[in-house]
Amino acid sequence: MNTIEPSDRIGVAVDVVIFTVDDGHLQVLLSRREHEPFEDRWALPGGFVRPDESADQAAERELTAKAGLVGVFLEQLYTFSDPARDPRNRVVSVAYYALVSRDRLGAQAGLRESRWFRVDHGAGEVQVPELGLAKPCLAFDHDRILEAAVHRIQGKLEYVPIGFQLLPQRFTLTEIQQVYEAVLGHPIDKRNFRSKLLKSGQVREVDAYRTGAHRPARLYEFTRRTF
Amino acid sequence: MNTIEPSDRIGVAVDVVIFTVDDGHLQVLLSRREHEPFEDRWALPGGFVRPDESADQAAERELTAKAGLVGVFLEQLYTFSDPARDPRNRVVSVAYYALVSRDRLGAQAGLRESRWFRVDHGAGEVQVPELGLAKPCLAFDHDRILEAAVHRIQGKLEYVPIGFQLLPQRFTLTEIQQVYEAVLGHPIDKRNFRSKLLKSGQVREVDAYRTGAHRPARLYEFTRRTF
DNA sequence: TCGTCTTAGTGTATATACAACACTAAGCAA
DNA sequence: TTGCTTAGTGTTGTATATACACTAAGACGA
Repeated sequence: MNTIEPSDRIGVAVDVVIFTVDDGHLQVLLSRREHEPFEDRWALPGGFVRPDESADQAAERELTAKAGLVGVFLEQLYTFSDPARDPRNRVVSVAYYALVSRDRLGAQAGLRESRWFRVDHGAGEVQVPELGLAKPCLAFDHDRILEAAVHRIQGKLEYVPIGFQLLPQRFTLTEIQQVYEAVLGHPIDKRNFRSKLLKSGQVREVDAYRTGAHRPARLYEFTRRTF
Repeated sequence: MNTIEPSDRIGVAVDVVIFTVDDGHLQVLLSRREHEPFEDRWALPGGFVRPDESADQAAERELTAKAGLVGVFLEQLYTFSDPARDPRNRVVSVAYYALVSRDRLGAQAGLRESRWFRVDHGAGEVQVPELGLAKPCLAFDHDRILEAAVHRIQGKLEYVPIGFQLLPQRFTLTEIQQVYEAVLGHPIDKRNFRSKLLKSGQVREVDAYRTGAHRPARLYEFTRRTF
């Protein structure tokens, strides 16, 4: 225990659950595996931690490499370490989750074989239907990781202002309500939601309106903008 | 990225923040390091994850080896992965925290060079005074880990019934209030605390009293006993 | 230009949770 | 029996959460 034996060394990887909300639904970015094990199966973007970087840095690097994203909200989720989670080598995975707004997703999200999947979460279990297809089983233990990530953001949304990470800088109150409904998976009363949000001071109205097909909606922005 | 290179392998360790409440104070078990680096400095109990075990299992093993504890509350906290956190080798540490009641601590807690330290947490920073001695700087990044652990249990205590883990099976309402006060670091109103706890249904009264120097106090037990 | 459609926007009443606060009860010991 | 110490108990005001329905504004087509 005093010195590190070669047998004590283990592969350390990061896997990143990248969430966005689009079309009124929580969505997750998955990429298709190009190699064994689990070749051709869908998996969370991830990769090994390099000798000279922290897991946080590795997760940021993955975010840029796999989704072209820089400076988005990123937090550590949990570390998965079952010795059998990778059928070939011992790999411990430090899982992260990221929140991105649609407007930050350019063409870059089409990198490699990756795409967005809706996350359907009725009451407990998490499903990822691809336009009505049956729930795909993800590679490794990534179903568990995804489930843990959904559970985390649901719990966190209720008392930490992270919903803004899933929206452009300016948004309407209806848009942010739809984010909450998509993440939590249940409808919310419009008047209560608005009065509570405004009273909390998290949000500030701006002198602009979202114009479109119907009555224009006032725009708001997050008060403490994460820089 | 397809295969694991030797350079991708990293030492993976667990460190366990073992808490108890005694004498009205939150206490943490530290052990004195017997080897370099940080020889003779106080540190959290910990060790390397073996090739055939999960980090959870390694943390349980540490708990038994260093403190003689079996079957106590144990949860993963966070993974610390700064490349420079160990000055000699690259080691990633998966930190855990454990909650133990005094009555589970027998002579075993005197194993090796280890002892309990009070955790003083005014408003933010965490100090570990040894009977009035200046705050010892722990080895590695263990000050940060301890701070994160205190923050976690404070947050969790407010909405998850984990306080019972720090008490014997039967306890008085004054005892559990003292646990809350020790963890949160501030006094709590007796009547409000009692009525809220009883209304929550977490606790059930027992037909027994703690007898002692003064008026006997009714004993209670946790409703959903973790088996 | 008028009517219809769709989304935006607003207030009140009720129930529940939280916070502040002080005295009596029971046992022990001198 | 008196004094000391800890156990035990309710009410009131305030804040917060919930349930609930109509009017306002613009777009579009007849």
